[in-house]
Amino acid sequence: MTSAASRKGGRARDERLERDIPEATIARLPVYLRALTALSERDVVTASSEELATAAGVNSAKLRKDLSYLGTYGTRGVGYDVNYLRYQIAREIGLTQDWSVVIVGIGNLGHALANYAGFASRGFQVAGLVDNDPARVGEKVGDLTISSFDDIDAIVSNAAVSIGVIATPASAAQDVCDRLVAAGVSSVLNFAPAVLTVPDYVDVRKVDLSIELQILAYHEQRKANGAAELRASLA
Amino acid sequence: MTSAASRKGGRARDERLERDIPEATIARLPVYLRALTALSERDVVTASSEELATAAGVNSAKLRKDLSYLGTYGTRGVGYDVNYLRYQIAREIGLTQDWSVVIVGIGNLGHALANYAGFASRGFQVAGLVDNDPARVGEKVGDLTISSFDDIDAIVSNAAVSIGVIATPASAAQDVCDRLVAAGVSSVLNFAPAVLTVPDYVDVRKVDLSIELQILAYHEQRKANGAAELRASLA
DNA sequence: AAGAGTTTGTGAACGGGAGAACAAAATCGC
DNA sequence: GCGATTTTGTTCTCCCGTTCACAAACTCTT
Ligand SMILES: NC(=O)c1ccc[n+]([C@@H]2O[C@H](COP(=O)([O-])OP(=O)(O)OC[C@H]3O[C@@H](n4cnc5c(N)ncnc54)[C@H](O)[C@@H]3O)[C@@H](O)[C@H]2O)c1
Ligand SMILES: NC(=O)c1ccc[n+]([C@@H]2O[C@H](COP(=O)([O-])OP(=O)(O)OC[C@H]3O[C@@H](n4cnc5c(N)ncnc54)[C@H](O)[C@@H]3O)[C@@H](O)[C@H]2O)c1
Repeated sequence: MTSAASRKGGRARDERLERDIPEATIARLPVYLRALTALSERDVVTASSEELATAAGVNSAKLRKDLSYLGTYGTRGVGYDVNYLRYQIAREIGLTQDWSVVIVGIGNLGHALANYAGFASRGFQVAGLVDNDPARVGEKVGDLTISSFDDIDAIVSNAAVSIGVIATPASAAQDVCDRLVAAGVSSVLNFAPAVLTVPDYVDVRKVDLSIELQILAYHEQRKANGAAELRASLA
Repeated sequence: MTSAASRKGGRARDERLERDIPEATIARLPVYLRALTALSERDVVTASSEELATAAGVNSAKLRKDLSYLGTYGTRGVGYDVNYLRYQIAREIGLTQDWSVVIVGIGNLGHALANYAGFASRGFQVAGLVDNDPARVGEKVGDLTISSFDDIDAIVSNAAVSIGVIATPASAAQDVCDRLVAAGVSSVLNFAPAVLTVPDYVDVRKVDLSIELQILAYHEQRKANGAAELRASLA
């Protein structure tokens, strides 16, 4: 990205906007944001990288390096101004604007998501709930009413939805995803245990409960084996 | 781990058991397993690394390397025997045995989890549902009845629970986690947006919806900026 | 039995991220 | 104003994971 610099009269940019930030850093920024919000609510004005890092559960060197990608928002010998840094991270992530979200598949999980207060509080507005089961259409969930899957295009364009959440069975996930993309959604959060294929410009993230459990199971098994071997070697 | 080899009479181990498998590989094994299960259900007997990789949404070289950590289960010129490989991966992850799970916090999300069929079908048995709200205790969810939080020790020891799932508000998460660990749980899956501190031997994994959304928002913003810059440069 | 064709398993090169360590920059005490 | 102290921003090194590329190993055909 050199467009700003290449534009006529573009002055040297000491701001670090649109420097490409490592994926790993981006994934941690929300954690920092949460820690900062917690500090702010306790009326803490300033925090050192050490304190922040502890609150976020990371190494302080890593935190400082992460923040350095955004700009130099700290003060040496002092630390970071909590509210200022919080704003800067929020701006970087794109949380100074609201994002509209549509949830597809209002079953067990979809209901929980639809009722989840943590969406709105972080700037994500649920603009629509969609299900293809005619028996479900019309049901009220919180403030919203479940719409037919056919209304998806209207919902996406009316509310400028850019993020779609898939909470349907795995068998329907790819179809649903295709429809979402066709409707104009360019980011997808997938709860179904399925591999989604999308065009390049679409981002997909998945949340997969059973993968997480299986990873834990692997480590449990190792611990159990280790303990068994230890007992055997002591015998 | 050299205990087996160092044990008296331990013969040379051509099996690759307890070779330490990279974390990144472990996280993908469940995906391969799912792909293999799908193939098996379609009565596919053999699959090449290329086919498997496509089904799992990864690069075939990566898949082969991942599988090579487990052993040499493929046949050159042919591919992998679907059922055989499936069994080997399941064994490696620890899915040849069942795992007992306790869910803490049966609110919106906890209900969805408790009703989730995907647990049992993958060898994870819900051994108990726990909530500290007296009004909730006694309520039936599926086959199970919600127990008081005080029963946690009994549940964990009776059912040999090793995995705890936290679905309480963030403010309660650390307390709940401490209680779980004290009761004997050594793996935790945390849905609450909170950083958990645990002893070394305890594994924690987190599922954080709002982090996922914020990561998507960041990329959405970048796409939007990119498009805006493109328009500006064309003007 | 040998050659052509496939596909695995892995060595090697590469890239990105983690952490240690330190110079630079700010504050504070006097 | 200046030295002591604190804490950031960044450089450097190391490690892990990804990908390429190819020899080895297997099947199939003739
Ligand atoms: N329930 C959980 O706790 C949980 C946990 C992890 C993952 N998941 C996954 O989330 C997904 C949903 O789980 P659930 O328990 O809510 O299932 P569910 O069966 O209760 O709900 C699925 C909903 O999707 C709707 N649906 C089906 N096909 C559709 C389509 N083509 N278009 C629109 N809507 C459609 C159904 O009508 C239903 O309402 C599944 O893929 C599941 O594996 C669920
Ligand atoms: N609902 C969602 O879709 C969703 C999505 C992502 C994350 N989360 C997170 O999951 C957690 C639960 O969300 P929810 O919507 O189900 O909330 P909820 O308020 O509906 O449920 C929380 C439950 O935990 C119980 N609880 C509170 N303190 C407890 C304690 N000390 N011991 C045992 N039980 C306790 C409450 O009685 C309640 O039943 C929250 O941290 C939330 O941020 C929820």
